[in-house]
Amino acid sequence: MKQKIDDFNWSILQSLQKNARETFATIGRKIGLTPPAVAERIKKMEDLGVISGYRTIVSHTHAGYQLTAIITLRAFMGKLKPFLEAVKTYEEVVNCYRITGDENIIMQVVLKDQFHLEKFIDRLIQYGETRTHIILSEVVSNAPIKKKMS
Amino acid sequence: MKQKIDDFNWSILQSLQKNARETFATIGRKIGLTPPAVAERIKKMEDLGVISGYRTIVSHTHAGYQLTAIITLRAFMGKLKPFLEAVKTYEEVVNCYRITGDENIIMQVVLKDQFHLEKFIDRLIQYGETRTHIILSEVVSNAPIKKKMS
DNA sequence: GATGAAACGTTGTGGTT
DNA sequence: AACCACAACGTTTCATC
Repeated sequence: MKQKIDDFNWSILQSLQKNARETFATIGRKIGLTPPAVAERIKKMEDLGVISGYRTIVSHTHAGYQLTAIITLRAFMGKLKPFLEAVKTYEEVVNCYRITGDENIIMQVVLKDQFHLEKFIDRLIQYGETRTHIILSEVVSNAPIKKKMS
Repeated sequence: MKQKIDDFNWSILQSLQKNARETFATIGRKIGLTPPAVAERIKKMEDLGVISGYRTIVSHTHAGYQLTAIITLRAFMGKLKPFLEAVKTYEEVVNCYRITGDENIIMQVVLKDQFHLEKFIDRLIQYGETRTHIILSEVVSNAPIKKKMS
């Protein structure tokens, strides 16, 4: 941890994680600070990198992506670097992580249908062996980070 | 897809996915609509479930969580249902999905350190066999959903 | 951090196509 | 049904303390 987050800032983060569009004024009313004080604290957390962005969650299915999958990749020798460049251009990939273990890469992808999934996997096979898991349901989705007890 | 998203709404979603705090006025200027028109379209997409929320991304490391891990769970017989209840109470779990394949569950967890990870895995072993992958780096993180070509 | 004022954004009404 | 115009209200953003 680069810097301590105080209780006011944790309250602000709690509000903003639940609803990123909450106004400075509303947050200020909840925690007992004036709007400029809230604005300044948020600005500082953005500058420090504590807050790295504000995202809108769009329903995959409403957007026409009927399928969400987790795909792991075990890259062939010399194929990891090329893959890491290519993956940034894949519009289907919403999250991609390098991980420890015999599979190097895990990614979450959104797809129109099974045919789309098949074509997507075909694009991956040049980089390594893949394993695919279809997501059946979201049990926990983007849960807010809590203040850690220490 | 329950309903067609037109080009104006795709532009709005594009803006809001990049920055959920963008104002109706700013979005309107970019796409050539008045603020009330933008507000009404966003309200309707919220009501239809196209937009399911607005989240602030908080840096795990700045929040004191030095470790992020992907853990898969292969639930013991009769232990999946109890786990699905328990997981909602685990503050470490930021995402959890039911998936196809011999592992039933995949989750993303944030942890203070290796000791915290060890204690967390201990809490899981009553429900099934686990496999843990430490996240080394985020290659793609919360990429916006694009209009699908059809 | 607070206050106060000016600039800006939001939200409701009414009217147009 | 979707949009615009306008006005009242709330919010943000400065300055200053």
